[in-house]
Amino acid sequence: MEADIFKALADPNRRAMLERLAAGELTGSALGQGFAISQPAMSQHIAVLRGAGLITERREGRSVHYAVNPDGMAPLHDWLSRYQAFWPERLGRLKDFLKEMDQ
Amino acid sequence: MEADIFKALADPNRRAMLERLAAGELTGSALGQGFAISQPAMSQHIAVLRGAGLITERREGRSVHYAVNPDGMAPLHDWLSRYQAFWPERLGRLKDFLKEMDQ
DNA sequence: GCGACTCATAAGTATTTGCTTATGTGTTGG
DNA sequence: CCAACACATAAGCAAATACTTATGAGTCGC
Repeated sequence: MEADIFKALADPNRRAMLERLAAGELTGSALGQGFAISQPAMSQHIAVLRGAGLITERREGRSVHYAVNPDGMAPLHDWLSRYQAFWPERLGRLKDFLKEMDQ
Repeated sequence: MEADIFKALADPNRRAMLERLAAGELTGSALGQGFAISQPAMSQHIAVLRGAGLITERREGRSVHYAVNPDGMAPLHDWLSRYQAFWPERLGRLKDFLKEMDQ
């Protein structure tokens, strides 16, 4: 699962797609606007993002609305937090802050 | 650069290498222990991690000591922060906390 | 100096990945 | 109905990737 996320994010087109979705949900064809790849290629990228749990889909008639999955990046964040100890002081303090909030 | 980081982290062996380095710096041969791949393969993975700025190297005699680069993950963290708005409330508040600290 | 050691590089190969065109499945409007 | 639309799936292909063995380049102990 974690591996799926890293693999999904390794592709620049998929990251760009996520960024567009970050501005709000879009249908497949709307999302495809501005990308110089075919519709099937978009569909395949969407399948990868969905498989990684990064986006959700909502069927509406003959179109599908895609949106960023709020919890999708959580595993990535958790993974990244293991390296906070190496970050500069400023970011290191975040960890303590999180712990406080958990209590 | 950001792309290099995602690509570097897409490989499970490289992530495992980083995790081992997170416990402390290691020489190339020490890092290779426990991996079922050849020495050149390790060396190539190291080159990728170094190219992405995720690790640093320190020559000492005929061995090289590798360590996690403290600032290496910062671009990943910055990228991830763009999606904080989608995270659960608890994490969303982190953004505000960061802004406070910047003042 | 020489052989052993540590790591990097070269070259070749099998697998994976991202793309294409072609086609399938379901939906909508006339 | 049926033609246009929205998206998914199939199949094939070129490029990228991760690995291998062989070898190179520098360092150490004797």
